[in-house]
Amino acid sequence: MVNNTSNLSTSYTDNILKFLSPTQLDQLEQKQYSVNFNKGENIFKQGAPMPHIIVIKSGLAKVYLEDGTNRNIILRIIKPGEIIGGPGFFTDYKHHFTVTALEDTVANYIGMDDFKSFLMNNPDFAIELIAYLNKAHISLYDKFKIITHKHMNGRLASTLVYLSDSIYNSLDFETSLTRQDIADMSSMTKESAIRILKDFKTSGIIECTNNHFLINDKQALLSILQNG
Amino acid sequence: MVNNTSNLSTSYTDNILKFLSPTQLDQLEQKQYSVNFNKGENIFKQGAPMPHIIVIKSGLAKVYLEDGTNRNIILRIIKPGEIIGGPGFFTDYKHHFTVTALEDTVANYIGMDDFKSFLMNNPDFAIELIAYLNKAHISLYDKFKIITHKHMNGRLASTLVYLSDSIYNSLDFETSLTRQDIADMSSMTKESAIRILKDFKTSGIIECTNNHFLINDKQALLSILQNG
DNA sequence: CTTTTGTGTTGATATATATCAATATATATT
DNA sequence: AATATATATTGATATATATCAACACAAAAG
Repeated sequence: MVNNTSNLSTSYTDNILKFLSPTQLDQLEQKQYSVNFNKGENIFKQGAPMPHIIVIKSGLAKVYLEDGTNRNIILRIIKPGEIIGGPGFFTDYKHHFTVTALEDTVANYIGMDDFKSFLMNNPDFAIELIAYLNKAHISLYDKFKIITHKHMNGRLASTLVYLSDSIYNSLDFETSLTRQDIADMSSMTKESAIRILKDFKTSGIIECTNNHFLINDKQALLSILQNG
Repeated sequence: MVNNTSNLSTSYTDNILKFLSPTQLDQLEQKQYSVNFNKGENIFKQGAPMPHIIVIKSGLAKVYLEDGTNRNIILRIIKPGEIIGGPGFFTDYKHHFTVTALEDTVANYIGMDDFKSFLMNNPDFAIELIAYLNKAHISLYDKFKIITHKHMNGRLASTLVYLSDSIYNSLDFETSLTRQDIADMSSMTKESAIRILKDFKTSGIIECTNNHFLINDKQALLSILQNG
């Protein structure tokens, strides 16, 4: 028997740039530049070359896998302060997922060469990056378990707990995610997601109208996640 | 539209220890020790502390996630030469998957402190490790796409291609994997796996009796992977 | 050599989930 | 305000897949 309480999409990092030396942070300040994205715009596309590491300064974005079908797999939501590199660095230097702004978003760009030099010259930073990658890896394993062995109710409960705990930090939140997005986070169709939201509503576990969500009975959600 | 031809479980690495300096390799030689495992024995268990990095010297092993149900998720098969660390290092120093010998297997143990000192003193090795972790990450993304958006035929085809291409390097192989293992690699029940194997057999795509597999029409498998 | 135990196989059935189609509601545009 | 467009909702139906049960076969144990 094994631990089994993790979320479908855990927020697995704060900004690891805090592990840079003061000199490196100075260097970063001078060289990075920022770009504004409107709601709905792609910040970068899966398959495209990856000449930069990006840090979200404000706004909110979704990270998802495209696989040629019309359905996407949303891996996680990124909040301000988070770095987005992706597994492309030191491998093929391509993006392996697409990132789209859910709200108006400001992103800072860090050149790949700068980033690499930080790594080479600062072993502690390298170790923190490895730790960061490993945490991302662990959260993927958790997602795997939930997606392959949990039914829809459990998967949707997991998404709601993730949004509440890791993104909005409240039981009561307005979201810019569509029902389709919530479905893409939970590996189901939007019709199924809507039906389950309705069930949760009827049972009194949550309230939701349009973009407003209120979790009345978090314990019930956790129990559905656990058993469903 | 995005690339979509990857395997369900890609072998994503050769031994990254070759990037150690000669001195470090010497040091490693002297300090590492090896252990024999019989077929069926656990090499390590998910949740257990991780005081060592392990390298498989001979034999074959399966890496899988346990999630409290009686079904497992086989992530990949490990061949001789491959390192097994797992995402525990620099995080919680626990194993996040279980590894079990499929055949009699010899494993070498490398102390965590030694491994860490290699990293701190050899930036190139650190970068190779990051590359290795990223490749593992990419292969997990691929597995995600297949599991969430492919039907059973495609998932089983993917497993067969993986075994042929990445593990046995032949269209014709004897395997120590059970039908249950093949099912666990393909995210389905063993009954479903058996039925699909039978379908593939009837269509002339493969031959299989007991532990012997022969892929007659690899193109057909690839096409099922792509479209099914 | 027989018994036991694990693995493989097949069929019948139940269930979870997707698909399709119709309608409602909200958001954007003119 | 009126129209167009995207998103949300609901119901009916089809389909993929799991579950259950029975049996066959092979490997291991006595």
